[in-house]
Amino acid sequence: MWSLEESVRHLKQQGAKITAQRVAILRRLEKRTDHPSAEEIYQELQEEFPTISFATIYGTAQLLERNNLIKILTIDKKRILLDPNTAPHAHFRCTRCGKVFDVPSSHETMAQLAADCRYDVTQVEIYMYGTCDQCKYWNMH
Amino acid sequence: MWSLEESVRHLKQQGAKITAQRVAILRRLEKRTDHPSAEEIYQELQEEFPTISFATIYGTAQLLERNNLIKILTIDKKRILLDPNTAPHAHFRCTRCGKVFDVPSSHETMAQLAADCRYDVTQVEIYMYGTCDQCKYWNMH
DNA sequence: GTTCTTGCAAAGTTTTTGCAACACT
DNA sequence: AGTGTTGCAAAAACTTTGCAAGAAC
Repeated sequence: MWSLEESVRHLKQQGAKITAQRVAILRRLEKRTDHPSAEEIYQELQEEFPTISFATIYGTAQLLERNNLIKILTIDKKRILLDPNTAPHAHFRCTRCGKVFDVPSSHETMAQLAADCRYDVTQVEIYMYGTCDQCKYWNMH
Repeated sequence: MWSLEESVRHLKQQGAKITAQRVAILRRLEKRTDHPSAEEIYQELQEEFPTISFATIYGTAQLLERNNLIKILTIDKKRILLDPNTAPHAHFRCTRCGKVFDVPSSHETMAQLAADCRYDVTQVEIYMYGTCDQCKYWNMH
């Protein structure tokens, strides 16, 4: 997982400008284990950046994805989710409450999937769906 | 892979009504190996059903998914795609041309992923991204 | 000074919803 | 007859775009 300094260095090296907005977004993503939507990032930055726009959030998300600093997940039909953890792992989404969880999945398994594919694979996403512990509990009681 | 008769029988048994529109959609999906979007189904049915609406397409897609007759893929960030093949397999999407291909992936591999997951998994989707043969060719020439 | 980025507003897309008319069983 | 479905239009939701003003280098 990258640190703020690393990511800034990387972006700078690619010719991107380091703006206060980008740093703020990076800071929000740094060391985070959940999977915020654009809306969530927008809300969280309201205090610090009352005028920040979705154009900036989405634009920055794409910049970060191009630079392999985040992944953009499509596990949710309604919106994209940002994942600051670019190390290989799977995801689970509860179809009842919508929460998304990381699922440790071996690097080898994911590499094998790519190797067994007859196309040139640059990215593998594993999405699993079902009911989370909490929702299972509510269902039973 | 289901046949039209099987799917109709199944839907009937679940209390769903068999309308001409539903049959037309099922017929379009039957024995199909690509992954049409709602828009594509809509266009293809224009001749047969000039007044069919997206409400019907989307509603039927959800009905079919609930009854395990299709899967709704989120491999494309912009739109959902319908997959009439509910047998376990992975998907590959070319990030250059956008085409989506089936990738044979062992039933065991996918079952293992679900088994290794600490949550109750009812569905596993594997999405891979990269460049397809044709686009690779154009890139080189 | 040049080039890139931001924020705004508007537009673009896809998907959903409410409801009266209609069709299936 | 009763209940579920359709089509329409409008709305909702998410994401992108154009562009002038501003910030980074």
